[in-house]
Amino acid sequence: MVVYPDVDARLSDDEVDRIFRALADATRRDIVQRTLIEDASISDLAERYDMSFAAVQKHITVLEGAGLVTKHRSGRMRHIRANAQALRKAQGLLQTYERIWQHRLAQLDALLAEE
Amino acid sequence: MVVYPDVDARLSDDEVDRIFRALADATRRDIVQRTLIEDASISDLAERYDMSFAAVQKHITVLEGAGLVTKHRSGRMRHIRANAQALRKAQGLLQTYERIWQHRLAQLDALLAEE
DNA sequence: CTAATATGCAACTTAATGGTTGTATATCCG
DNA sequence: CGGATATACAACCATTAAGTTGCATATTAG
Repeated sequence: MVVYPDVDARLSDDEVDRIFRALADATRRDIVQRTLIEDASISDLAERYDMSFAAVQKHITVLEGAGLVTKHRSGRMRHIRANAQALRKAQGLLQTYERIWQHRLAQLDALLAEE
Repeated sequence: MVVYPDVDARLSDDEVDRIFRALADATRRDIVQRTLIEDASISDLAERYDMSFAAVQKHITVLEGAGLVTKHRSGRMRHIRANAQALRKAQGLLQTYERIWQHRLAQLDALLAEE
C-alpha cells in the first residue's frame, strides 16, 4: 500500500468545509472526474452541461477554491486539471472516522468477551 | 483488507450530494465523530456547541437526511448514532477517483516507456 | 486588421442554509 | 398532579449559493 504522508495534517475546518462543499454537487464531481482522466478547457467542460458558460466557470471557481482543481494557462485557453492531493485529504478524514468506528466495535467485542 | 460490498452501488447523485453537503460543516462533522465513538442524546450534543438547541436539532436533521446518523427513541430522549455505512459510501467514491488518477499516471508512465 | 473564440467578471434573481425565538407536546420525578 | 426536562416544529431573518444575462478583454485565425 502506498502511504501519502500528512494527508490530513493541519487541515483547517474551513479547508475541509470547502472540499466537501465542492464535492456536494454532481456537476462539480463530474468535472473532477473528467479532469482526473484528462485535462480539459473550460469550453470543453461547458459544452457537456446543460447550463451557461458562466455557470460552469463558477463551478470551476468553487473547485479551485477547494484546491480540487488547478488552472493552467495555454494561450487563450485555461486547462483544468484535478488535484488528487485534495481528494486524498477528504479521503484521509473519512478514513479517520472509519478507524474510530472500528475502535468502537473492538471495544464492544472486548466487553462481550469479558462476560 | 476488509471489503465492503456494494459500497457505492446505485448511489444517486442526490444521495451523494446530501452526504457531502452534510459533511461540509464542522459542527456536523463533530457530531458524526462523537456519535461514532458513543451514542449521544440531542441535549448532550447541544451542550457542546455555542448555538441554540434548535440549531443543533437542525444539524442532526441534515445528518439524518444524509443517512449519516440515526435516531433511536429511549423514553423522552433520542439517542443519536453515526452510521458508518454512509461514510463508506463517500469514501468509496473518493477511492474511485483515486483509482482514475492512478490509471492516468500508469498511462503516462507507459507513454514515457515507449519513447 | 478583423472576426471569431476563450475567458473573466459584474449585476441581478431565486432558492437554500444556518441561525434565531417562541410555542407545543411528551415524559419523568417527587 | 405539577414542575422540570427532552424534543419537535413553525416562523422569521441574514447570508450564501447557483443560476442567469450582458459586457469587457485577450488571443488566434484568415
